[in-house]
Amino acid sequence: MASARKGARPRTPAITREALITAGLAVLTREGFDALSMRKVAAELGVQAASLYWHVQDKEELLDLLADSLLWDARKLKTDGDWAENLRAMAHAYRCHMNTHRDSARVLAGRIVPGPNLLYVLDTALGWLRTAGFSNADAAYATRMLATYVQGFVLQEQLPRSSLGPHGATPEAIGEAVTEAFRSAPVDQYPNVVALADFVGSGSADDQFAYGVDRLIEGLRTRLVGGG
Amino acid sequence: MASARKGARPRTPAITREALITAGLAVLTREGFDALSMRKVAAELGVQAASLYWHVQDKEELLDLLADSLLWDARKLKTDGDWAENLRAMAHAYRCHMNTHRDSARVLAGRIVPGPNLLYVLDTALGWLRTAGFSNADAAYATRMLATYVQGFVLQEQLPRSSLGPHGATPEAIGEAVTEAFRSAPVDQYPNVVALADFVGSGSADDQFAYGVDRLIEGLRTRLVGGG
DNA sequence: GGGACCATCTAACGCCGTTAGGGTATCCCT
DNA sequence: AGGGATACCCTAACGGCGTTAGATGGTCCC
Repeated sequence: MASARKGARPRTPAITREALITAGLAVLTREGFDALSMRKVAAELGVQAASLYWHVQDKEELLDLLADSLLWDARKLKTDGDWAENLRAMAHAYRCHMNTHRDSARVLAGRIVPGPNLLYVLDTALGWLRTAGFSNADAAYATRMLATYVQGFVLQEQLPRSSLGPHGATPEAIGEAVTEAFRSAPVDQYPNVVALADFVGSGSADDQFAYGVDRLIEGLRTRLVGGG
Repeated sequence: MASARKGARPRTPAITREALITAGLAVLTREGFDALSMRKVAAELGVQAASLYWHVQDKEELLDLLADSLLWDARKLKTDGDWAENLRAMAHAYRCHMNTHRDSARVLAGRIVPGPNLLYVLDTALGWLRTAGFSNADAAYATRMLATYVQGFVLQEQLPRSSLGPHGATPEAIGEAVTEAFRSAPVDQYPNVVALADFVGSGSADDQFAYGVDRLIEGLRTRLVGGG
C-alpha cells in the first residue's frame, strides 16, 4: 500500500476519469448522495482530496461525470416493435437502471450533461418518433417530456428527504408515513385525499409509473392520427 | 436594533415558524439554494444560527416548511370548466408560481410534505377527476402523474447546476450551451440530435411545457371514453 | 421574592469544498 | 548524460457549514 507514494507519477496515473466515476458511484451507492464528498471519493481511491482537483475543476464537474454514467448505455435496448412499444420499453429500462444506484435521481436532478449516453438515448428516441411520422417539433418535445417524467418520478420514488417519520428512515418507511398523513387528514376539508390515501401515497410505485408512461404515450398517439 | 437582545424573551418571540419561512424564502430568492444555510436564515432574522434549533429540529424540517409554502394556495384558482381545462390551468398556475421563487424546484425536489397547500391541491384535482367519471385509482394516479411532470419540468427549467459554460452562468446561458453542444455533436452518430438541436435544447420552455401538459391530459382522456 | 421555564446566547466540534505551494518522477531536448 | 519542463500527487490551511452543550437572562406564576 504505502509504497509508491510521496508525489510520484507511477507511469499510469492513480486517478483517471474512469476511476473517478467508479469511486464516485461506489461512495454514492454505499453512503448516499448527502455523504458524497470530495474527501470520501478521494479516500475511495487512496488519495488526498486536493488531488482530485487536478482531474476535475469542481465537485460539479465530478457530478456531471457521474450523471452521464447514470444514463445507462441504451444500446442494449431491444428496439423491435413500433414507436410506442419502444418508447415504453425505454422508459421502463431507464427507471429500472436508475433504481440500481442509490440516490441516482438526485445526481441527475436539474442537470443536463450532453455526454455520449444522453446523446445516444435522445437520438434513438428522436429517430423512432420521426420515422413514425411525428413532426420534428413533436418528436423533440415528446422526447424531453418523457425524460422529464421518468426523472421526476424516480426522484420522488427514491424519496430523498423528508423530516417525516424517524430520522434516517428508509424510503418505504417515509412513504408509509406520507400515506398515513393523507389518511388521517381532516375528512371534511379533504375528503378525496382521505378516500384515496392508499392510492395517493407512495404505494404501488410500479403501477403508478406504468400508468404515467402509458398516459404519455396515448397522449402522443393522439397527435399522430390527427396528421403530423 | 440592538435593544432587547442578550437572551431576552421579548414578549412575542423573535422567531416563529412564519418568520422562519419568510426569512428562508428571502435568502432563497436573494442567494439561491446552494447559499441557503441555517446561518444565513438566522442572520436574516437578526439571530444566531443555533437559536433556530429551538423552533426546528433540522435543516430538513426548515426545508419542509419552505416546501409547503412553495406550493401556492390553489384556492385562488378559478375552477369553471371541465376537468381537462381545470387540470391544465392548475398545471400552468403551479409552474408559474414555482418560477416566482429562485430554485424553488430544488427545495421541492424529492420532498413530499403533506401540508395544507398540498392537501388542498390534491383534493381539488382528485375531486375534478372523480366527478368527471375517472375511477379512484385513475384519479389518484393521474394527479400524481401531473405533479411529477410539473415538478420535473420546472426542475430542469430552472437548470440548477451544470459545469457547462461559464461558472456562475444564468439558466439561459447554460441552456444555450446545451443547445450548442447538441448542435455540434457528431452528425454521423447522432443525426437526429443534431437536426433537432434547436428543439431539443432548452429553448421555448413555454411551448414545451404546454405540449407536455396537453399530451398528459389527452392521455388521460383516452381512459375516460374507454369507460372507467 | 423566588423558582420554573422559555428563548436566546456563546463556544466549540468535525466535516465540507477549495486554494496555495511544495516535491518528485518521468519525458524531451540538446 | 544532463537539465529543464511537465505531470501528478502531497501537506497545510482557510472559511463556511450543520449541529450540540451549556450558560444566561428575561418573564411568568406562586
